[in-house]
Amino acid sequence: MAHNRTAYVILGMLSIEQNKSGYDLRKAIESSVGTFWGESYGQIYPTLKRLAAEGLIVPSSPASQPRQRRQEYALTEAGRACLREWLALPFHNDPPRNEFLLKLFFGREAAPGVEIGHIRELQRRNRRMLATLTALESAARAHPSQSPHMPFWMLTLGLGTALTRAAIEWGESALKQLSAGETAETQEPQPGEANPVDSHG
Amino acid sequence: MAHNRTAYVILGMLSIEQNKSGYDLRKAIESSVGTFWGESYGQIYPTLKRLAAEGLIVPSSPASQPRQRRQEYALTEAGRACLREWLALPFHNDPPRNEFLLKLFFGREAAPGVEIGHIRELQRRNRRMLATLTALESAARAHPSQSPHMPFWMLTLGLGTALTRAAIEWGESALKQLSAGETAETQEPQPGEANPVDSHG
DNA sequence: CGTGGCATGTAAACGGTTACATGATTTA
DNA sequence: TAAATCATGTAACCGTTTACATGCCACG
Repeated sequence: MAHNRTAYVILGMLSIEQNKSGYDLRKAIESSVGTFWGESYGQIYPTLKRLAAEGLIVPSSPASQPRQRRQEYALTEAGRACLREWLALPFHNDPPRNEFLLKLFFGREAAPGVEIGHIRELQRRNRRMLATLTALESAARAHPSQSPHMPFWMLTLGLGTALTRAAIEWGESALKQLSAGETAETQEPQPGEANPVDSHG
Repeated sequence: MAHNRTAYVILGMLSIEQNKSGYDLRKAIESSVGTFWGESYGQIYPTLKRLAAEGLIVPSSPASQPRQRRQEYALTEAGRACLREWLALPFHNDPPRNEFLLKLFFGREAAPGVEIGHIRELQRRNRRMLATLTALESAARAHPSQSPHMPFWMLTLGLGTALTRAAIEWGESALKQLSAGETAETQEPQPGEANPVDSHG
């Protein structure tokens, strides 16, 4: 009765829209929760089998006779109950692993310019992320479906944009600090005092 | 020549302070990069052996004769070079997996109050995190060592606090929205229009 | 008819955590 | 001398990714 989290993404996705194949599910996951959750086929297909064996989902419609052509699944009541149960359980953050921050932490050991490069790269990724998120947000606002899912979806988008914006702001200030520090270091040993954090115009 | 990331945390930690045992390393990791990186003994001890076999670190001092008593290690020049190389490589964010957001995304299926509970729990964790980070920050400012590591360490702290603060702000507004939505839902079907996002005091 | 994309699946490897076993040292 | 904790290590397991194999189908 213990399930890995892949099982719950699948149940959740099927709770939103029935009759999806493994292929569909992967696409759906990627395009909806893709910014904060990922799944691979190697995880999805075996899990589908298991969920079906346990009766939490059932094979539905086009299991067309030829040896192999898209098998769709639908959520059963047992599956829905299982999903609800899991939703009510306290969430669990998996052990933190931020390679960017790790490299920044050891920045003293890096060649000059390396960390600045990393931060610039982070800025690029975050700006792309922000573009993605705001695109989703405005798309949602554009044709305002009255889907009961919307409030929750907008909240997830909201946290995403808030975090990304905060990271970008930090990046700007960090770049200023590091550039200042680097030129100062190569020019003069040290003045009596330094307080580089106050102009972020 | 391929290393897992555990190897680099170890090299990094030894680049900051030599002569650490596996036990020391774990404590050091926990108390310095612990908020964004974790390691377990099961990963540390085998990696130490491997790094020593490859000459990136060397056993140093107290390998006292009795069968087993703390074995310390020190970084070699080869080890330092290896660390530098890795630092210069582009960082790689591992696949996103945020269980909180996943549960929030499927919130429509959850019993009433469940998501509010999750957000409150998130707020608790984030406030604790913020306390930890600001404590570290003020401790650093208190006795301002001129360690060349400090600028980088402060930057990592800065991103942590920025992200945490942003998350907390989001949480406050999210709680208001959800509470409003929930009471509205149980009282009247729907008014002509709703624009719940503009007062976040 | 051939190519490219749709679709399903599996085997192997990997990185990592957990739980456990063991003993040495400190302290009360 | 008993309890706590310092310290090292290993075996088993787990979830996940990667790479690969396969075959169907639509389109040019």
